[in-house]
This record gives sequence, structure tokens and C-alpha cells, in this order.
Amino acid sequence: MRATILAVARDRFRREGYEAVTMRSLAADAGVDAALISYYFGSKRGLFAAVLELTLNPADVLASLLEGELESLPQRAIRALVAGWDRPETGLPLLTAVRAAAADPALATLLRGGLQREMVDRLADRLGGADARHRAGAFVGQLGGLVFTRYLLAVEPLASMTADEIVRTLGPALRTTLFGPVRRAATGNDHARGPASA
Amino acid sequence: MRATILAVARDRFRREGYEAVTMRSLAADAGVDAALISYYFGSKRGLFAAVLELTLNPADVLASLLEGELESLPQRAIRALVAGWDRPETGLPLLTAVRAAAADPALATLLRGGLQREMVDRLADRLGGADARHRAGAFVGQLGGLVFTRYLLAVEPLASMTADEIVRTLGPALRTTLFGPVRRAATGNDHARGPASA
DNA sequence: TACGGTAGTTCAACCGTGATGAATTCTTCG
DNA sequence: CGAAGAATTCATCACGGTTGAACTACCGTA
Repeated sequence: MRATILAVARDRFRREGYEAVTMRSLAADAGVDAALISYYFGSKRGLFAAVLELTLNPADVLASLLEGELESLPQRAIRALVAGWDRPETGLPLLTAVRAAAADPALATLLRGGLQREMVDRLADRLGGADARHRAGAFVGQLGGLVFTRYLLAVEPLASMTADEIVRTLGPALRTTLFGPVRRAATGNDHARGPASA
Repeated sequence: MRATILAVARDRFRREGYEAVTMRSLAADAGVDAALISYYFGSKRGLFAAVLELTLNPADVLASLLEGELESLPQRAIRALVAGWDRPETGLPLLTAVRAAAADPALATLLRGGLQREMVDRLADRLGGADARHRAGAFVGQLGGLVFTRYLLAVEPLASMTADEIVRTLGPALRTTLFGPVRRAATGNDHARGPASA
């Protein structure tokens, strides 16, 4: 039954968010008494955390991003992020996760740890140099800003810009964060315009 | 009594957050029956919204930022933001506001509207040019990222960087967002290093 | 085969939450 | 004074997560 509860919970959490899903209704959905959830997961939050650990494993996406050439990381990162968050199947769970983390310090700690370990530290290693960690932090912070304003708050115009437009407006800034304001040796696509468009 | 309730609520919300403050305890604090809160504000959320409107008026800060010269806006914006959010008296209420907005769509709408009207639109006007609105959106998004990662999640290293360090690492990126990757005509402090430091 | 223990599962109840509607007091003004 | 209406309280509701006791099912062992 444990697995059933977990599966049902995953589905409903991602669809309806944390607060909207009640333990009783969840139990009913899984054909089980509500107390059983507490028995297995300790609390509603425990259940949610279990669902998170099950769902939240985009570490491999990150890895593949860092394997590519550093010069194009900004565009690739933006594209991957937007792709992941725009698709409801993957975006909704991420969104509810972040929402919950914003409200619950314990979950925030979980998310924070993940971000530091899987993103900041790795990127800093890859970057190297004196203030690598600072630059990596700023990079992650800027991507976090995208999540925050575009997906969590849906502030215009960011909320309805296309991936290309975001790459065009935010890409250069990310590049500056990684490599500094000075243009590197010309690489040929210095302007990093997205694929053909007006 | 309305004013008393509002005052007590403001204090406790900023200190303990939205969920932790219960209507009964709040009523007791204000020397009033809990039902009176509903009578005046309709609901707990209504009360919170009232508190928000009372508290959240940093529109003037924004205005003064936009009045200064555009070239130095990035540094000044970062400094103002960090100053406001680092001081507990002003930072805590902002934080609980954002937290609540992350959880509650209605409050998110409120915040979103404010950000668009008071920040994006104004900045876009000041910037001018073809994609002014896009650049303004990205600018606000990057500042939002600072709020999100440094204050909401407290991701390192951003969480413990000094204002100077943030200006150094994030400033150039913001400048790129506003003016593009090409350096403008030399202004004398091209590197925008913060005040004397290592 | 009977026994005992342990994991799985349900049941009933607890307590705290926000909300509501009727009942009461307090003001105010004709 | 005496209504009218606002302000305030009281009692109560429905619903949330959680808990402890009870019941069941299984599995190894004497």
C-alpha cells in the first residue's frame, strides 16, 4: 500500500498543490485509511518530502549541461530551464515543490542544499578562477530569478516571452556573469542571437 | 478597534509569518473576539491583504532610484534592495509578504501587479528603445532572483555575500541587461568596483 | 498444530483551525 | 426617550492533521 499512497500523492500534489490535497481525500483515493499515511510517512509533510525525493531528480539534466562547452552554457541553461518548466508534466511538480519550499523552512533547506550541491558547487568547479563561486552563485541566482518571476509570480513581460526572446535578453547578462563584461576573443557568433527570427 | 487589530496583525505577521499567526491568538492579543476580525476584514487573508497594502509601499524608493542617472542604476538598485531586505524591520515583512504570495494566488496577483506597474513599466519608460520592456522585465527578474535565492531560500554563496560583493558580481550583468553587451562610452568608473576593498 | 510477536490497517476521538449567524451591547441621532 | 445601525461577543460548525487503542493478517518457531 505504501507504493500506492506514494503514487496517488505524487499525482495529486503536482496537480493540486500541497495545501489543497487533504490527507483524508488522499487516503480515500488510495483506498486506505488516513491514519495509514501518518503510519508510513509520519506526517503530511513527510509524505510530501518523500514525493519530492522521488520526483526531484534533475541532477542529470544539470550534468549534461555542464558537459557542453562553457561558452554556450547561458543559452543552453535558459533553454533547458524554460523547456522543463513550460511543460506542465514537469513544470507543475517543480512549481509545487518551490511553492512548498517557500512556505516551509524544512523543505527550503532541502531545496537549498540541492541547489548548492548540484548547481553552484559544480558550476564553480567547472569555472575555476578566483571568484568562481561568487560568479556561479550569481548565475544560479539569475536563473532562480527566472523561476521566481516567470513561473512563481508570472510577472509580465517575462511570463509570456518565448524561449528565444529570453535567450536574447537574458543570455548576454548570464554571459557577463560567467565571463565578465569584457568580450572574449571573437567566437564568430558574438551577438548570440537566437535562431532566425525578426 | 479596527486600527488596533491592524497594528497587532502587522507586528505579528512580520514576526511570525502568515500561517503561524492564528486568528484566535491575534484576537486575544488585540483584546477582542476572533469573530471581529472576520467582521472587519472578511477573512484572515483579507486581514493579511490589508496589512500588506499598509506596509508595502516602497514605491517611493523605486521612484528615487529611477530619478538618478541610468548608468549607475544597477549598483544603486542592488544596494537599495540589499539594504532594505537585510534590515529585519523592513526585510521580515517583505519576506512574509513574498512567502504568502508564493502560496496564495490572490496575493501573488497583488504582488505581480505591483511589480509590473511600479517597476517594469516605469523602468521601460525610462529606458526607451525597441525592446525596452523586455530588458526592463529581465532586469526586474534578475533582482527577483536575488530576493528568491538570497532571502527566500538563502542559497550560498549569495546568502552571505556582502553588498559590495554582490555589486561586483551581479552589477555587470545588470548593466548588460540594460545596455547590451557592448561597453558604452567610457564613463570613468568603467569597472564599477565598489568602495575601497581588497 | 497452536502460539506469539510484529507489521499492516482501521476506528474513534482529540484538538486547533477559520468561518458564520444569532444574540447582545454600544452609539448616535431624531 | 427610543429606535437604527454599527460594533462586539457567544456558541457552534465543518474540516484539518494527528494520535492511541484496537483489530487483522501473516510468519517463524516450539
